[in-house]
Amino acid sequence: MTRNISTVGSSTYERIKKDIIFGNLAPGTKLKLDGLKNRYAASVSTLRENLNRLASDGFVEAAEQRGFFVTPVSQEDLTEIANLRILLECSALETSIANGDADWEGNLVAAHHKLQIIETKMQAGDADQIELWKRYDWEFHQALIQACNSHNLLSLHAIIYDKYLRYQVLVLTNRGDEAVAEHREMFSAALARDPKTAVRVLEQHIRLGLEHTLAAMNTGT
Amino acid sequence: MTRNISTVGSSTYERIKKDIIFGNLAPGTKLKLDGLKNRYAASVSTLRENLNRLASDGFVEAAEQRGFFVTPVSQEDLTEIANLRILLECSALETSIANGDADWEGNLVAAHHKLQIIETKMQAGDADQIELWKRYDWEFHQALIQACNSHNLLSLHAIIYDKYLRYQVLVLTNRGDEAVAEHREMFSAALARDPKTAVRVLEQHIRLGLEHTLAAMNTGT
DNA sequence: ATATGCAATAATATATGATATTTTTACTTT
DNA sequence: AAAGTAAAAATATCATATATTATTGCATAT
Repeated sequence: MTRNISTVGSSTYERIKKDIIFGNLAPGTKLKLDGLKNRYAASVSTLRENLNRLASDGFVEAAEQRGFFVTPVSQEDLTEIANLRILLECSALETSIANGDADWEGNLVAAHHKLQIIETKMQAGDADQIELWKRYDWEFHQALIQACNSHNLLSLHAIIYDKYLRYQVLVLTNRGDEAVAEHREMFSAALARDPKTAVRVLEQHIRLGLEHTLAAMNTGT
Repeated sequence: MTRNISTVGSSTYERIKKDIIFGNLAPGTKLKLDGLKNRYAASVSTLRENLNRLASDGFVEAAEQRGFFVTPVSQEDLTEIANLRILLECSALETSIANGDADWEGNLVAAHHKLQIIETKMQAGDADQIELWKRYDWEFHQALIQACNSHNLLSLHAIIYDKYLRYQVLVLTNRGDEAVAEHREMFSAALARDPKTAVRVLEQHIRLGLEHTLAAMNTGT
């Protein structure tokens, strides 16, 4: 929600959140204050403040009188998250295509270009770029909907995207070529101001990703 | 998100939130820790925890190094909130009507009945029941979408509903008869398992409410 | 062995006071 | 009226203290 780069507390927030999304703090883990104190070099008060924020966002669960836990994962939860992402992102995409100006287009072209570069590398077998790929994927999807004219919608979407991302990281398998093609289709449709196609492809993009991840969760556990 | 009735801290959270929604803490107000300490009889640590949660929810704004403020209001923000409510609530309503079982129906009948009672009283001029009316309105709208099978969607909706409610309270004028009729229509359509009608009426219900509130904001300021 | 109950331990929730840093306010000078 | 500066207020962060609540381990009874 707020972009705080400076303050100590907010950087702790970002670090814990990142550790949850990228699985360094596994789902269900008990978050003992004492342990976190060492790990993040922050005081209990600061930690509790940030854990409360994360609890509001849904990355952490605050149990009555028993402290904090990393929010567990489940196939049902993932399905809910994916459906919410479809709902929010498709709606935003439609509006964004209708309203986007030259700035929006320029930003989108740049974002897609960067994503394409990294995707080409990964298709060539360069697998250790995942971290960077995730970032460019995010920037591309964000660029698409940036002109939707709703701060509220954008910030809800950002959180849902991150929750979805956690599941992707969890199973650590990518769909590869298919997804690359979908990105290109969305990109073209957006520039061509064809909301119908763009939204259709986006919905499929997420739905296929969901199925892919659900399948991977089944074999995994 | 979490339903904590017991703990001291969580009750503080609820109280501050309520004060913001019902205008006892006006939009834009600086929330000085020292002042809040007296008002809510809680320590700084506890207060900061809850202000952080409220900031995540969007009821409070956390300014870099300058403390907390009640989130300001604006016509643009209200429009965004209303559109989001339409998006979330209509989607949930459709699914809920498709999935609702006997429990869902029973609960819905009860909620509508209670709402009707209070609405009849208010139409007869009993204006000081507003607080109760708001509660029953919430319970009715919640009952409608309860069977949507998505905890994530329900909790997002709850927050958006509250943000919308703040604007309604802000202008303190109700649409009266019109809204009563819309409630009845939604209720019948839901029981008749007619999602199309239900969704259409709900969207109009919110859209008319938005226009009503926007108009009132114009004359007010 | 399994279950029950209780004491010991650990962890949380909350409060208080202390410090460094940053904002805001008030005052002085130009 | 504008600009600059000193004083006061407020925030962010931490360390520490206490009461309450959970958890664990062990002894006793079934």
